[in-house]
Amino acid sequence: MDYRRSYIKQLFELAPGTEATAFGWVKTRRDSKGLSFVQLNDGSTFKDLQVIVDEGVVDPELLKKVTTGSCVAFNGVIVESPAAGQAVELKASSLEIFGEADPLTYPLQKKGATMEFLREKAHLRVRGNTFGAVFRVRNQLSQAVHQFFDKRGFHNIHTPIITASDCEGAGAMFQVTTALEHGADGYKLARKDPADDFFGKPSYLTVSGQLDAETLALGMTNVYTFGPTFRAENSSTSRHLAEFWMIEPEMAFCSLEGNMNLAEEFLRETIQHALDHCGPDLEFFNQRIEPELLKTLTHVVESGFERMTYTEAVKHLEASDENFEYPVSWGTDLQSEHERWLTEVKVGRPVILTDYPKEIKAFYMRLNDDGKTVRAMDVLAPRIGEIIGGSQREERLDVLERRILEAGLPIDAYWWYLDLRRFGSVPHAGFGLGFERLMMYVTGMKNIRDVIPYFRTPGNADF
RNA sequence: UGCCGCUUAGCUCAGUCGGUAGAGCAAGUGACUGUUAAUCACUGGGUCGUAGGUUCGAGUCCUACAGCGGCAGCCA
Repeated sequence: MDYRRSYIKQLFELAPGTEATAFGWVKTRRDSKGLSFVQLNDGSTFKDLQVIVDEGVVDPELLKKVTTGSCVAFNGVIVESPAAGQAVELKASSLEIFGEADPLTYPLQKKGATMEFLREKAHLRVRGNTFGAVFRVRNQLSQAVHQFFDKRGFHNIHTPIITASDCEGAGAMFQVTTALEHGADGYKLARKDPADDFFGKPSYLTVSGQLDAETLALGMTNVYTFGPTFRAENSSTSRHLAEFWMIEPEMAFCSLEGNMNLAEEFLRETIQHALDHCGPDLEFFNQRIEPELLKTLTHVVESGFERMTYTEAVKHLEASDENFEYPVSWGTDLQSEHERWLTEVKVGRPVILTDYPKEIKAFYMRLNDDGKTVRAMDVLAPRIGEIIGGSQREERLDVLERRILEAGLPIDAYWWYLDLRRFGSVPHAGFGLGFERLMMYVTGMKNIRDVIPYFRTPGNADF
């Protein structure tokens, strides 16, 4: 056995009459008088290979072991299919069983299961239509991300996953420590002083690579990170994970306008890549998961994003007849219901909001001349809400120092971040994009736990 | 973390007024010369989430806990 053999995807391309061997996992077997039909899939493509087993070709006792979930190989000949449903099929001449799957105990059945049930069987759900398609799209989108940035001369950089700077300010963090010992009677403090801990001070899993990415951008011009990110928020919603993958470009010599252009190009180009490379998978999502999917994806690729300032958005919201649960007024943060209304009702496509009040945004965002707003942007998309958050960064040392102090943050901890403004500072900008949010948008999947192989949420770290 | 909902067969769910449980699908067996979420017939399958409480009697009413889900906040 060797990895160099044909995938089922390739068998579909073979001319009728060609001898071939198909390896894969059985979706179903249907018996009829005189012949059996086996649906075989190896994850290489959405479509199953239909294998025809004429009566008497293989030992009936062996054929009985070809059940849903079993792993087998069929040797045979590719033939044109006499029935509708597939152009070609494999006419079997021999069968090898690699691993049986007892139908009495195999947890998955050939007919539909709920997403909630499949989450409990996350180690096996990839064998079904939905999750095979999800992870093929995930792969293609991941490739598209790197291609997108590579084409534009961005350098892929790897920022640390463990960080000792507790100054990132983007939500609750997971502490990394060797100061605790875990025994039968629970946790025990082995070292009391943080100075005695592994890194000599408190350390955490990263909540963002942005600050590190900024240091790389101020020297390599255009860079991006694409890696795991951790938030210890106790948030249990369909769009939050404790561990997720984030894409963070950072660009020197760049304003908020350039940042918006990149964000828009990014979404359009990666979605186009999925449309080009995941046709059958997206077709499936369109049929079974989200009926408007292909329409909206095509629409996004073809039309520009709407851009409006926070101030304009508040005016639109105040002028609408909608009965919002939370009132809107200038200076308050927009609620989910407001963001949804803007992108779904008011605009009907993705919208980029800019220039938020400084009080509701992070300290590092560049202060506008009005002294009240900052050069922030949020990209909102129908169905999923906020998909990108970014800003032009404050490059002026005195302004940045003032904003750190105003925010009540420990200015000493930012010595290296402030050094960027002391030595060779330049206007720069960047954004963060949750990869799983993009996945939700492209696949139409309703829950973020279903677009990552193994999800991490409060109370759940199985598999 | 707050609010709401759910928990009954392998899965998805019914279960009336409180009187010891039912369907579809799945699975097993058989039938059918081309099925494609195959079809048809038959068969087996249950400590009703856990622990208390009310009651002659609890799947059903009450309390607590657990798990899951939805929404909100936080954000990506």
